[in-house]
Amino acid sequence: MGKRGKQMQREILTILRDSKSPYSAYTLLERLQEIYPKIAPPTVYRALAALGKRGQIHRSESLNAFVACQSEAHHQTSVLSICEDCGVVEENFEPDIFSRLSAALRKSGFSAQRHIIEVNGICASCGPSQAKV
Amino acid sequence: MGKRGKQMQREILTILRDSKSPYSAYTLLERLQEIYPKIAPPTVYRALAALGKRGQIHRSESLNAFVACQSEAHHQTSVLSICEDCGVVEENFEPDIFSRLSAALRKSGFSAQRHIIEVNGICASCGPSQAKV
DNA sequence: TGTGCAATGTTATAATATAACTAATGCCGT
DNA sequence: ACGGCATTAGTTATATTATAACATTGCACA
Repeated sequence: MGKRGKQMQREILTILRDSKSPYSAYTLLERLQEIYPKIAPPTVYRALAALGKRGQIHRSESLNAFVACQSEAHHQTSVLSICEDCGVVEENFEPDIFSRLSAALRKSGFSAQRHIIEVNGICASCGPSQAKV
Repeated sequence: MGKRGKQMQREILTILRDSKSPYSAYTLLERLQEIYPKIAPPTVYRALAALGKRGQIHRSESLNAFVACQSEAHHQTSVLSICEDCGVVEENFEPDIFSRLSAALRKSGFSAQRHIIEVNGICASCGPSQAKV
């Protein structure tokens, strides 16, 4: 990875960390074009791929969008909870669930490699017990 | 829903049931165009939406593709296991996992509405214990 | 019959993602 | 430092997935 790639990755991480809501690749592209007017989609996708491989960002498969990893520490697989109301995506660590899932599938001879768990719903701040503004 | 819509839904279900691998909307479109040469994407997407709402098909969010529901009986949420090798997608019913997941998220005040669980890996037929052809 | 709503058809385009090629960069050995 | 090679980044074009917006059809019911 050369300097430019690293820099793009840093910029993207900064943008994503400033936001609890996910960014699509093309929204990121627009943001980056404010600074680097000429960059094209592959630049963004390459940076996203590198960040993803290192576990620094997560991709929501159901939203086709990206969030910063919230736990710099583990980089372990996580459950993404997605609030339908405010759009906030949170990372939840539930190692039990992943191991149970792998175990359950192993019974049918399936060997799990990558788990995708996303849950749509209503977050604590938007829930019925909270006063709406 | 008029006659034409129902018919499209039947055609799509037939195609998907004949295949254990997922079909993309556009691959379905091509198949349908063999019979109805003039149909356009919205026709397919409308039929897919209707089938999905009734639980007769499932959409893999990570593949952007569709499979027939394998259990005409329940239409309950399921875990999709996706073989990286042969591409076969199986439905697995693990009600425990879904309730645990909802329970775990509820602890942080999140109220779950829809679960997406997809697991990539190697299926029984492709696994190391099986002779490769 | 006519009129109004829901379903379908049609056209166009938006949004997401990658292939394929070129240019630049960095690195290694001399 | 220099040439040659491999990796990274830039560029162009295009593939893939999905929906908006409007026109048309057809059916229910006054």
